[in-house]
Amino acid sequence: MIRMTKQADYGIVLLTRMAEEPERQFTAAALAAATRLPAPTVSKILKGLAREGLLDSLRGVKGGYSLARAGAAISVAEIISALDGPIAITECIDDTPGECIQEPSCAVRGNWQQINDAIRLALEEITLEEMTHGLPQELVTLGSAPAQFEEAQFEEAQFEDARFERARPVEVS
Amino acid sequence: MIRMTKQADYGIVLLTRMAEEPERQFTAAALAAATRLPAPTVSKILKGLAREGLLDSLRGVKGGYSLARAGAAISVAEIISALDGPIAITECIDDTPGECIQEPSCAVRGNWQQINDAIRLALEEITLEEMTHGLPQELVTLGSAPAQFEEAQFEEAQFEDARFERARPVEVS
DNA sequence: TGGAAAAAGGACTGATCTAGTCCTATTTAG
DNA sequence: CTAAATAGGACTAGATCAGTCCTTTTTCCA
Repeated sequence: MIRMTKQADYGIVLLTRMAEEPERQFTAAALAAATRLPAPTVSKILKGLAREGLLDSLRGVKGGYSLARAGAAISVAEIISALDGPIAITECIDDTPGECIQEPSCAVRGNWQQINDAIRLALEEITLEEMTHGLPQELVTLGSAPAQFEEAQFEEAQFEDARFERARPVEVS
Repeated sequence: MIRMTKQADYGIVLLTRMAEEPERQFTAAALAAATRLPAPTVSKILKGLAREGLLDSLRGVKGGYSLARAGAAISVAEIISALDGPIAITECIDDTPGECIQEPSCAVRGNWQQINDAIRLALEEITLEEMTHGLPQELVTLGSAPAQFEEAQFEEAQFEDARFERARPVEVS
């Protein structure tokens, strides 16, 4: 299979959640609660997204993260690249020369480039905004989920939506 | 990055080599020599491709592997699926239910499906035949490569082409 | 009929990479 | 000055993959 790392998977989940309230500033803890992903991991991913310019960050007591751009201007390809490095199905594509002994005479290289471009283009065409348009009616029916809201004092609890209950592992074959 | 395993990478290299002589039957050792990939690994991959129906195999002294279909009828997607399992960028796509706790209410699932389909379609459109059309003029100039043909008694030596000198590692981000 | 050559199948190991945690430093509001 | 937040990086355990090796089965041929 072609596999994507969980970092990228989680990153897309987190950004999708943020894109639902594009103006809002989220703390790492609030996002972890909203998505039910492990807080340290969420923190790590948000750091990475901020470093790559997809998120704006504010330090200090009233700090947090917010989208650096509108959801329509962020592609899935960008998110994956930011967290997992450049989109390159083979190392010889990943412009690290010297890896492949026969690089100058590698006839397959052009083909890999083609395959890689096809995948990259497909991912570039999917925007974060489109990711938020998923089954909105489901959101309503989710109200019937187990009402375990004892952590309701949490600022984030009202946004707790089970849609992100557990981010699924990540493979693309 | 989105990463493909070396198995799939090597598999594509091997099949591309075979597609250049579609009628020929290759032994695992001959293909390993032609592509300069480690023989046991080549053997392992060929077994897998035969098991999945992409190759026909013959046992015995005059045995070997040959393409089960014309190169134009084999897509890159098929090869990857055969060696690495179904093309699924996330586990929840890989129809193994129960993995994702919130599966029935996962709004992101539909989006992953979309992303996955985009990648799968891109890979299905590339045929093995197209892979063989890579830079044929390069083949000629390769004659100037180091003429270390002391293993020329090997049946395969005449086909030894440096194009496959070393299959590059494999990542798709 | 026996030996050699080849595929089939599976067990095993070492290395790599990832997920996840944790600790410390820095920033900033109040 | 303190608390809450991000920034950065070190570290560990687990999973996965690449690669090797061994045994069995099949088949040609002398």
